[in-house]
Amino acid sequence: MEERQALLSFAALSQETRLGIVRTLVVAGPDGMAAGAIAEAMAVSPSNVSFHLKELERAGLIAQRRESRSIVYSANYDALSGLVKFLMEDCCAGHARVRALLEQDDNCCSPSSATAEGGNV
Amino acid sequence: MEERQALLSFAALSQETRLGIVRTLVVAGPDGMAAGAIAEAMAVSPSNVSFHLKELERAGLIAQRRESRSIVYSANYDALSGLVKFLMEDCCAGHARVRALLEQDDNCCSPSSATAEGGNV
DNA sequence: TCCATGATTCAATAATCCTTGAAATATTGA
DNA sequence: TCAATATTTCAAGGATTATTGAATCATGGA
Repeated sequence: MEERQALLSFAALSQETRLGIVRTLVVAGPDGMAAGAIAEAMAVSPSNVSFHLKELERAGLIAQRRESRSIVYSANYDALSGLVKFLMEDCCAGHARVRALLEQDDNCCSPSSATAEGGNV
Repeated sequence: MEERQALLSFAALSQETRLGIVRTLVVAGPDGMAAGAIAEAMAVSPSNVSFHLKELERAGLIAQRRESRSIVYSANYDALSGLVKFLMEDCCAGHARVRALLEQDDNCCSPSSATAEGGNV
């Protein structure tokens, strides 16, 4: 993921309503949700949800498709995992310190490389 | 990490200069860098860097300490890994789809749980 | 104490973002 | 074609954020 894309994504996720939309769409799965349903779930006006959806799409975090009268939005899982990766690798420089802290209670990775590079905090 | 903290962190990282500062401080390590050195590295004015440093501190992403005449800033590795974790677990609902995509080229985790929960994309 | 250094705070301006409600667009069914 | 539904676009406002330069504060050395 390029920096420009990451900046847009961070900006998109820094707004309460938009973060809520992303969460809702991630849970909704690839089938997605119609704009109206999202507006209802978030308790915001149609025009307001439309504004935020456009912002999220501009950042590439969601995708839209028309389905009859509705416009259905769904999470872009590639973009989301790309952002996680950017945060870990580019932004945090794949830093041993961050990795180690992540592995502490994540216990998803082999613990061997955890404190190898620099445990001097 | 709480949502409020995550929102502040995303907002902090959504600005080019601030993202650059975080990157620089992560690379600099726990010893950190003086405000003036950061300003020089980022090529921005002292007052401007001060503004952005305060913003990053408000988000909890960096810490400051006085060292003689200088004020030295350093990355908060706990906060950074907390944000990565928030993005993966809270925001992306620890979703199988995101995990799977991360593991594809990360090959850091055991591949067993990758497509277990929902491989219907 | 006085001066130089390193940094922050302040005020003003410009730019961006969020919200609202009204108007416009696209789709479907009668 | 007409009306209803689903959504977007637009314009206006208020709020927040970014930048700049001048003024202020804190520290250390002469």
